[in-house]
Amino acid sequence: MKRSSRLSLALHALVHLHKQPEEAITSTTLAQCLMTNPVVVRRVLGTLREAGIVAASKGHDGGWRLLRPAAEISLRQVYAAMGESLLIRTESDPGDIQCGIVRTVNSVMGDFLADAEALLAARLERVSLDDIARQATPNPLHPHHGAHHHG
Amino acid sequence: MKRSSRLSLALHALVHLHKQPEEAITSTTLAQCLMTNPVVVRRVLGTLREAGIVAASKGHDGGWRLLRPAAEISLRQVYAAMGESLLIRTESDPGDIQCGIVRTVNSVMGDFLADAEALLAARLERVSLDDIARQATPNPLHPHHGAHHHG
DNA sequence: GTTTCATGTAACTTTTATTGTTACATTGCT
DNA sequence: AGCAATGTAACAATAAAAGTTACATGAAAC
Repeated sequence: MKRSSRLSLALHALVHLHKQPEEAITSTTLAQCLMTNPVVVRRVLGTLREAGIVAASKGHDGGWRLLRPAAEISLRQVYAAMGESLLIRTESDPGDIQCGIVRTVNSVMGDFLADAEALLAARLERVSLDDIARQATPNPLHPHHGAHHHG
Repeated sequence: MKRSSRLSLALHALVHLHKQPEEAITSTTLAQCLMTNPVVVRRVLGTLREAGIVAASKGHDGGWRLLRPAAEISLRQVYAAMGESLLIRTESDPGDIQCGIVRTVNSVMGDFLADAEALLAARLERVSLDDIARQATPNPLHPHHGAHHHG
């Protein structure tokens, strides 16, 4: 896996969990689907566990399960849980504070990014895990790939 | 400078150019203001030159100038010129294509990010370089830091 | 109770992207 | 000619993310 955000990974894993609600799925199995390492899976799902989205059980037949129905899990919750920003963090250089222009640019950029972040979150709220899962089921070979419903 | 996006750097430089329209400013001078290297400045302003936003002149009294009035330079233009995305690029792993879920997740994420990108661009369109410069001028020591006009 | 299978987590290595730096060719002005 | 600037290539340093190894912990099966 190269440089893809943990958010996609989390969503992918969650859809798998949703599609197989009968039994818990192990990190190793998920890692094969996601083409990554079991430890990476645990890291990602671990943060989702802290957010109350999934639960892990140890021992025999242990593994991961969803804690809530997929229709009640919004992408926003997953997004928030991951603590990730879809936006690039444009750190302000500490040495520049002497220059008023830097402060202004940083301030404008910061305000803008905060606004944008809220906007993105509002949009993510409208998509649920179930929405994604339903898109994945019907035609796995001919995805529409256009105009979905999140606009 | 650590890990800040080239966009902030570009804006900072542009404001400086705007505030000193009389004479061209050299990469070295700008580098001191931006606390970075002259070559980095050239790299950043070079892309803005290709976009027709600034011009560089060589030789004596050479340096950088704005090509258009600051009121006609929108942050969107700068943003587009930099070819940067404010959004994190969540690359889809090439090996995952066999799994329908990955395709769906990637598709949903891709659509979402494209939408979001357009949304951000639309907002950036409404802020001009002059807007930023005017905010920087009046009170360099007591920036309001809240509720600006870009919402 | 011991074995087995799973998570939880720490520590380290590898990889990738960005930035910083050096060096030098090119161009324009005096 | 000579200076002063950009333009650009090549390389080093830095930082962030992901991959990996190793092992402790806990729960179920035998």
